[in-house]
Amino acid sequence: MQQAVATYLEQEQSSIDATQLPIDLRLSAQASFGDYSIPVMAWSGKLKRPPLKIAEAMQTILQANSQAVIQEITATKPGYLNFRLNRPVVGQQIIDRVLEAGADFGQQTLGIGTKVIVEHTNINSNKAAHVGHLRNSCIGDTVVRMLRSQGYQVEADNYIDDSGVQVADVVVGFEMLKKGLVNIPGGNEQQADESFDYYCSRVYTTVSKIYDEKETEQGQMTAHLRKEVLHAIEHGEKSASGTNYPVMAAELSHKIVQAHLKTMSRLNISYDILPWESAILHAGLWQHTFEMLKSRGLLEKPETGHAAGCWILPFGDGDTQTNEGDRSSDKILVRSDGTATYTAKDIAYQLWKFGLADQLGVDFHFVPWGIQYDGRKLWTMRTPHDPQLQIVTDEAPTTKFGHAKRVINVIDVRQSYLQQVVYESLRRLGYEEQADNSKHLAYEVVTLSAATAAQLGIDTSDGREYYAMSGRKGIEIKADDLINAAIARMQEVRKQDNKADLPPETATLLAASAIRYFMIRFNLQQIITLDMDDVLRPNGDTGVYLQYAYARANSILRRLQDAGYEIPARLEQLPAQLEQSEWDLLRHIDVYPRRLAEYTEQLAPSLLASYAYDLAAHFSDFYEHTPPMLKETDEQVKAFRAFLVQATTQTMGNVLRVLGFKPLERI
RNA sequence: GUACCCGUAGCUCAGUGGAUAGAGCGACAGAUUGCGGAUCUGUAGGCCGUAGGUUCAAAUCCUAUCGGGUACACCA
Repeated sequence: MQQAVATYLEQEQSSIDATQLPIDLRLSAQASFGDYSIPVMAWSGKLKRPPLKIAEAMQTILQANSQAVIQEITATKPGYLNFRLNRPVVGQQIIDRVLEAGADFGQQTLGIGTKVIVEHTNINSNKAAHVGHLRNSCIGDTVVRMLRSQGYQVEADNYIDDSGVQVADVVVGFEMLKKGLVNIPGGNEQQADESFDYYCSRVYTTVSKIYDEKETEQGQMTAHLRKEVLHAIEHGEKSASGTNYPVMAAELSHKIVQAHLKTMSRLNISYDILPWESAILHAGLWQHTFEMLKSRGLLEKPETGHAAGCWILPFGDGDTQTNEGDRSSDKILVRSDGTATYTAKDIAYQLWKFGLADQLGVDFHFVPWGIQYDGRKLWTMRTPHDPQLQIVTDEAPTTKFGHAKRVINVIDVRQSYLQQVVYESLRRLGYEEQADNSKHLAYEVVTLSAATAAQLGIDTSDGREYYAMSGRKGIEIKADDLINAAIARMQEVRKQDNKADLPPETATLLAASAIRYFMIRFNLQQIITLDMDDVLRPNGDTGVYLQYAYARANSILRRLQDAGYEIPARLEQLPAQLEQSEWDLLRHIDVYPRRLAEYTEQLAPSLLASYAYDLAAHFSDFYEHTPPMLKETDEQVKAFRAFLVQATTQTMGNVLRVLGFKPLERI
């Protein structure tokens, strides 16, 4: 093509440099134009010639040097150069390439040697996960898989915020229960059919409600207790009353984390390591970070004003008048009582991710937490003085975790400002490169549709289109409830068709596919309005549709085999004419590696979901518009289609695995 | 107040400056002598929030404006 451009410029005796003429090769907008097209309208101004004339001249030049893969070249208004490929020749190349690569079709080597940390899930360890957390973990896990497909060495971090206010609230709740100071709606004890995280959710919402009643005696007492608990947790001390709050908080967090991991495993989500906020505190990483920030003169401690007695990071232009009164974009890192805020600890954690904690002389020990459902070993952090280290036999080298080149934090968009504070802190500490390699992958929140909110008993009389969730207020759909509802829905569909129940494992995998797909199909800036009927739908643009298409393709191959048909060892030659649906499917298979690479680069799981849907739709189209292969009498056609279905199952299977589905060969 | 995000079919959403703006759901009408109907085909449905501008070309870029949301907490 570049040669042809040069020939053309010579022919026109133009002094223009060929590099100024963009060769924008793209798929044709319509099949009637061709397979690929290049618009040359942009060349018109530089060459001072009408675009159609340019296209026609290029057509003549290219035709003179045409290659076997190109069947036809045309020029059309207002100035497109169109190429129609020799479909049988190109189709054969595509199929050969896919089947030769097999499970590696789509895999790239670009990322080899680069370590990337993806932090996701990060649910406060004080309550059950809800559907908002699922958006986070589904995006995060898909990004992990996408990056791995490009060869990156990816570490999935599930950071546990076990020393913040939220955990303290539940500890407060248990303490008040023990003293008989509170009644929890639904029962003070954990119910027989209730998991621990659900129980804690009830305790948490009850305590939050009391805490909000600031004027009441109980409200003030709760606030006071919370402060005491928080302080005790941070410093690892028993309280004045003798209760060991740190141990209570740790036990609570561990049990909740187990529950979260179990929930996530139902969606095929696993992790490499659990970094604990408490470990960052107790190993002294925050203290060292704090000292470094102070010694570089980056912190201030105002004597007066709203932040009197706190250590703040100056950030912004001072106080501003807002609708809610005076606000300041300065960030408080250490509260007036000496405890660190979440952001403070997050700065320390971000340093650790890049291996910068080594320079501070802080080290962690890494020991196994357990083997996950998928066989992947999950590791956890321990501080150097942890007595349990003495009984550990399997310890990883300290360089196994952290020490990343790039860090991607999957966190909702409401925390953009705080993420900026973290990255800016790294920059001010002189870690420019690390700041540049820190990426906040921000996504919008999940809200509930009016219909779904009403089903939960929320007052929707104000007529709004959607309602925000709130874990504190208990306005939410819990993750496990959604998964259970999806499993039940898959079985209902079977019943409606008078078919036998699905094996439980199949129903679970279908439900997981439906939910994962729903959670990533929207672009990240879009608020998801979750509607129960919509998310559980088994047809149309859904994860179930993808699984169904994949199962059906596999079914065809099974039926061919059962009928005694042996697919030839080699695909000799394709039929002279391909059906449009066959060609569309082939072309879509062909672009998979490029699309996967592109979407990974953009960190855009929604685009990969869309690709997978289109692939399934093209297969369905092919399936519906070609006669059954079982009865095909033309051996050449039969062999080609058998190969085409094989290439489809291979590509579908590959993309479904990147999406975190377990592909179902039959449903 | 300042900053960021969203606004496209009745609903939920795609759309990377390029040819006639697409898909799913819903509505209506069809397809199973035939490999899995959780499928497919067709019909109806659009001043791409509004107004300017840049460009050969704008849903896409710029400016203004309207509507909705979020952040600027000693919560995270």
